[in-house]
Amino acid sequence: MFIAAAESGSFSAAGRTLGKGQSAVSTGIVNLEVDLGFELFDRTTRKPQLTENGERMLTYARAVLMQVDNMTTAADSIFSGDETNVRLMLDDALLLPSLSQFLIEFGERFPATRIDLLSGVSPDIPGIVAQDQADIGLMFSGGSVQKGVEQVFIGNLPFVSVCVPNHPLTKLTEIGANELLSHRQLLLRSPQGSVLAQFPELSTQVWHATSFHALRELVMQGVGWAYLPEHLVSTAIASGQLARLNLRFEHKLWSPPVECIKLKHSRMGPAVSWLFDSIKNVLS
Amino acid sequence: MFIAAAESGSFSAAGRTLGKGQSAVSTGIVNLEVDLGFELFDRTTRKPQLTENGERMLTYARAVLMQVDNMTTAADSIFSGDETNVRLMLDDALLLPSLSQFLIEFGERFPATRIDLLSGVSPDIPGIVAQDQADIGLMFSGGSVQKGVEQVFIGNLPFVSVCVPNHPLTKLTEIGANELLSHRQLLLRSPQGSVLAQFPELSTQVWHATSFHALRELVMQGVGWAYLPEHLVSTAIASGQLARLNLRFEHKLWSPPVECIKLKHSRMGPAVSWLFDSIKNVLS
DNA sequence: CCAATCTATTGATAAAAGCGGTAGTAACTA
DNA sequence: TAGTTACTACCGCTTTTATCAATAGATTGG
Repeated sequence: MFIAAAESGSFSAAGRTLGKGQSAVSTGIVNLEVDLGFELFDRTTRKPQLTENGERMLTYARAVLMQVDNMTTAADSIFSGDETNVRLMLDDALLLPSLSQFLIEFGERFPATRIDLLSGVSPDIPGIVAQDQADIGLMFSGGSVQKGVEQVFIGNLPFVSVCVPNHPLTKLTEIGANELLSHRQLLLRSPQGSVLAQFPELSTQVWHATSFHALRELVMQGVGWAYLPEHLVSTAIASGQLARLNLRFEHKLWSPPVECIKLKHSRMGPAVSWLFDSIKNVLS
Repeated sequence: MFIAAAESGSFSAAGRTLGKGQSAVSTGIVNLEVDLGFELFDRTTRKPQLTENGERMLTYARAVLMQVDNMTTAADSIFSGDETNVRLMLDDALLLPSLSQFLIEFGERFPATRIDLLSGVSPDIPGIVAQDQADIGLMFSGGSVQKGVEQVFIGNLPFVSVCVPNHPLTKLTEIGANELLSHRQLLLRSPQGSVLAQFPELSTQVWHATSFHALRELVMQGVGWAYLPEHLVSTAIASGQLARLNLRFEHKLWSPPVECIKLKHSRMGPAVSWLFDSIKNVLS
């Protein structure tokens, strides 16, 4: 009532918006003033005017109402069966800006559902999902197909080849396999040591790291060149910290397929369903 | 009731702490559960056990209650006549860590009172306070005494002379006035251009800046040496970014007196009174 | 000066909150 | 195993609160 009266500027109007009579608002405000010990409105004018103290209390009242609102929306969310939390496991390289946007939207749609974001390398993810340690997996497609896991192809993640701007390779106008051979390539591998089939070696000198972020740091230090997801290096390229290589041969290879997975036959709650469907659009 | 029941683990105990009967708590919780649409407590055991959903709602309920608590404490504060805001003007160099502590304590004692922190140079402050544009002033004592303003001496702020570690002055074991003469001194002056009496020139080459922070930056860039408040340079000295000069002569000069001022005969509310009294201890 | 639109107040009424008591049940104790 | 204790749910009754409709007085704008 206090907030409605302050916003409409009149007790009668507040009553109308609240579906109550004018007298209810009037007595309500008076009672609140008695409780607080000071006047909220100045009644000397036709329309009640917030006093300075009323102005101060209004912000507190709004804060209370906002918390109550949070509570009821959370209750609605719980009532409609939203999960307590959703466990999303993804390859480090797939935390795209568009995915973050989906997660923000998720937070608004499912205010009472927490997200656990697990990161790892692609080959590990199907196993984690199969063991029900994550609800959804997002990863680069590997050769193997895990049993009991449902896979959905959602697109290709564009990769680019990069090195530091003063690297010898940047001097060439066109680069073929021969040129690459003689310069150090930085390549991803799994923490267990296995090399990933999606990312073939093209140089005689290959160093490995277990995350794309680590690879990017090494490239930026001038250690070598690498194929990296475009979104991880686009700002560095724009600011001149990295340079893109002009490759001659087939590019399609370097937009590896990405897929989204979940446990087959699992009963999905509304939150997991929404997230699973949304993630399908993360590359489009 | 929900929170009390969750914390005590029993509806009866909750009723006792709330000064209500057991039946009131029981029906209250049931009504809440009906409103929310799901059960908060599992009643199969002797003592009601929070369900998972109840656990989730409890955090929201606590948040609501906390906001209500904020509102009522603010109301109490307003009721007991606390000011809407307190305007504290101080010399940039006097924002000491101990002052920040007092301000934090102020925020707890007077939750509904805002603080406006105005910064300026010492000579301007008496005028601002005299014109009632600030409630309290904290500054280095100047020669002139402003009419209608009450001054309280509260202590001396220790100053030290500093320069960069590789400065020629650091090579000397003891420095007298003659040595200082030939090196550039960085000195404070007011924005209006007047030199401040408290900080005398000791070198033939003097550059000025209008804030101690600017002076410190210049010293750290190796522009010259300066007398600066100890608390502004103590961490830089400890980390080796600045070096302290070993002066031979009188040091007392370099702990300028600090005073706290307010308008004479002004009716002070509880917040201004408390802050004025607290600030007196800022240098002890 | 009038019409419209406020607010405060009053008496009546419906809704709610709460109390005391009771019955049924789970956990503990001897 | 039986008795005791402490707990919850439910019921009827009472008190308190919330709200309304109606009314009187006040302010504003044309």
